[in-house]
Amino acid sequence: MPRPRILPFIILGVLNKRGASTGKIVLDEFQNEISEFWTVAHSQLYPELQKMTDEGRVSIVPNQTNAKTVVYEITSIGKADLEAWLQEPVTEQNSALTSLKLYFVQERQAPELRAMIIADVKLHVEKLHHLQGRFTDLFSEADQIAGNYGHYLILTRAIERETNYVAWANGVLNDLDN
Amino acid sequence: MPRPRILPFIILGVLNKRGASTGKIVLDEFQNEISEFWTVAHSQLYPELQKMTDEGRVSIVPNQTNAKTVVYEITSIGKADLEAWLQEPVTEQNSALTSLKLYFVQERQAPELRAMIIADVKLHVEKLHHLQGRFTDLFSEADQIAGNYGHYLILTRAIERETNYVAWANGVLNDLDN
DNA sequence: GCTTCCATGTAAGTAGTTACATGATTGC
DNA sequence: GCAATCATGTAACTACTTACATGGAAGC
Repeated sequence: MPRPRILPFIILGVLNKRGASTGKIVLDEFQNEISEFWTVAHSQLYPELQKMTDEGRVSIVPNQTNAKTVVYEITSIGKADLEAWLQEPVTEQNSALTSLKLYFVQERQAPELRAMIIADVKLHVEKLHHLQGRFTDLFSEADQIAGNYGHYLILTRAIERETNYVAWANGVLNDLDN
Repeated sequence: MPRPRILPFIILGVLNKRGASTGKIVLDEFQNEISEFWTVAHSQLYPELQKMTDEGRVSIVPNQTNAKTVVYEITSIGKADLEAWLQEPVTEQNSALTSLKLYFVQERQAPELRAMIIADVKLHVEKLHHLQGRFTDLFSEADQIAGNYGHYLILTRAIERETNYVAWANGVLNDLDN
């Protein structure tokens, strides 16, 4: 069983967001806007676009002005695929994708938005509790820190990061209510 | 030119930190302590340990008590490799490895610690400025947010995350001075 | 028209994942 | 001793990276 693919959905998301675009434009969107979460080499992108054309998820737009560039647009099949992907439930396995999915939600009123964030917050709260438990186990005595300072650092960092995330997400949820 | 390998160094780091260990113990360390930053499947770990044995970076400790488990320890060659890896300069390319490297620094007084954090903070500050610039470009007017709410969200999240990281790291640097 | 870029394409190699397999050990 | 578990091993497949290649476009 192959591992779940992500790249095709990101391509679909970009094409859906930007409308018909050349491969180069998609590539730039990767590099400029979502390189925090996802990167791709052009040598992976171009063949993927070809494959997705064969699959009917994108189509090539005839392009007279420039014989070299290829313009792609998302098809109705592709739109359905994208929509289904966005609505897959957030799990521990795929939680890292939430930021990426958020990026493709354009409307503040989108119904899936609240659910995605709530599910994600739940997971991060669980992780936070787990990390806090680890901290208590490992570093409740001051002298336990001395010989494991690096471990102490990354554990405090992880706790800080999760705390900050949860606070941010709760702020967003509050904002959505107004 | 192959891409830089990370797995062998993490294995070396774990063996250096924990002393002679079985493959399973190394695997557990991955899953329990650094799964935030790095994961590995056992099917990748065991062959790697064999390969590193051939390379002389780890050695097999004779084990009479259990014919099944294999105990490995880091060799002097492996220790030198690990030390060199930890001291490689932090760059934009490998900045994500800093947390991982920190984990393997055991002593608060370790000379490389300050330098690693300072270099990393510098990169994160640059990234923060870049993100703030993007925000100004894209969302200085309130109505620009409405139709790109997902993008707005992940950009504010990224800014928040970098701000939080820089604050945390500066706190650590302060702490190191006392 | 010549050169320099640039968008796209291709190939080879490494990394990582899932699934399956094996033989020792442990619990009863 | 038998069953179940567990540490290790192997195989097949996909993802990703680097390097190299090509032919049109654009600048002069």
